[in-house]
Amino acid sequence: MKTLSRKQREIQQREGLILDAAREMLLREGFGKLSMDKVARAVEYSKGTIYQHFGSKEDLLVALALDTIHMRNRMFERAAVFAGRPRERMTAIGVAYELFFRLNPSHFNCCLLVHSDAVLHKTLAERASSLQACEMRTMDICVGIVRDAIASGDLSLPSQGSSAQELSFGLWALHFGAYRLMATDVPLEDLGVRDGFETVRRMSQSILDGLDWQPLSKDWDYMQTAQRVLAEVFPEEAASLGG
Amino acid sequence: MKTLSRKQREIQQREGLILDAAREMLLREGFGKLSMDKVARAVEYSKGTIYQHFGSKEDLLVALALDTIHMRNRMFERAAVFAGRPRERMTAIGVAYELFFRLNPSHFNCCLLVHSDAVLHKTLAERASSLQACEMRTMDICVGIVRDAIASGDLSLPSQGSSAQELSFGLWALHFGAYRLMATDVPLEDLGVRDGFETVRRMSQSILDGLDWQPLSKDWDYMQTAQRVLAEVFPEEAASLGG
DNA sequence: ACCTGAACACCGTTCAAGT
DNA sequence: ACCTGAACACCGTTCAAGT
Repeated sequence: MKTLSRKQREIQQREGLILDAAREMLLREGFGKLSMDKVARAVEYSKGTIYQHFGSKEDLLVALALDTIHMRNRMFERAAVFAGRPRERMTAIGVAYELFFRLNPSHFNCCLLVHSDAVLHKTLAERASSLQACEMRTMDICVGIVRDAIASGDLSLPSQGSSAQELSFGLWALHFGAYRLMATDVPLEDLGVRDGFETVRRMSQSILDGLDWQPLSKDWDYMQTAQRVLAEVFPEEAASLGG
Repeated sequence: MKTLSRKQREIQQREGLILDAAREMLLREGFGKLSMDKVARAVEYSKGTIYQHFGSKEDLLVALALDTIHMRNRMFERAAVFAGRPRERMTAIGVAYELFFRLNPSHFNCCLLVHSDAVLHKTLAERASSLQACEMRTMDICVGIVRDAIASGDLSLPSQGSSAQELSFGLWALHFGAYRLMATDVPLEDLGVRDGFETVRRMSQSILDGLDWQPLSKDWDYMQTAQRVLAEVFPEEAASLGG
């Protein structure tokens, strides 16, 4: 561990400095305003030095997104071990995603940009594969819960139908799509949707009901499960939202 | 109708020229490569002239997206009058969305960009509200089908629960989110999802099953409904995909 | 009245010159 | 070996000068 030279440590520290400045700029001014010039000025290094750390603007972007996704995975991991039946644990994942989005709307947007266009092609190979590994980890957490549900007899997927991955992907798409739509200027109220979060929660439960994942929502109060998750797994996060 | 002067007609025609050039550039080179300079060069007018038609690059973008959304709405309208029970008609909307995305992946991406960032704020007010009206029209088409289902007794939503709008929003989010994820470089196969489209279709039906929208998918072959929709409503579109 | 293109302020990226 | 900042090629936007 102590194998880094003083210089190497300095460089590593500077990388953190750059990332912090970039993140701060992202949160404060939004996405279009993030520029390498301004990051360089903020950390008081030359642009050339920034480019020694990040091969391109896109690369810096992906580095920021990676941190965000790590945070999301840590929240998912905590939710996945919630003490309850598998369907309650999947509900906990939904709570975690909702909290993640509500606590970090700008970070969420950052993840969006990274996924599109030719961003990944302008990223250092190592960072790109690291990003993909993170996404697969996210998926694995959800798939694990589905598998537990099948093993415990609470759920049985049609043999040549939805796999555990496909169900996880469906839930992911629902949340991701809804939050994406909510993050924009489209006024949900004008479309007749009072509470987007509430809607996502209800639609998720409908998917699980439709697949006959026991216990069905008519036999179990998953709203109360969500409350328990907030209180037992994410007390701090819930407080910082409620306040 | 014949009230336009020769000059006005010329101007209108030029606007079409600009839009065509921009669209062509968008489809061929992707999004990052679209620039006002190159559009101006392509149509052989000066940049100043382009700015007489579109107040900003974002404005031009929204104009392109508007055309795309109009096309989507036309497809939705055709799907909504499919001859069948309400749930079949909602299935038809899903088929329409899938076709729309598969036939115009680049256009779909264009709609995405428009929805985010400060794009809408840099758009001429008239165009921005036109965009919103289109989105509301999309929603109305879906909501109408849900209402028909309720009226016919096939569906009954919990009185203080999901409204017709919220159900429509949920289905929209599922499709939108999944297609968004599929449009990026993330390799779905690596995540264990063989066919994203198939998954979306199945998850949509699960939502409707979970809400007890009759007839349930175990009592009705909605895959066959989808085939009928392709054959009866979108024969040309289906052919251009199948070929 | 309409169109032009030079001009401006910015941006991402590179690299010869410094220390 | 490391860092700098001038230089380059582009971009969105504006507007005085032309026709």
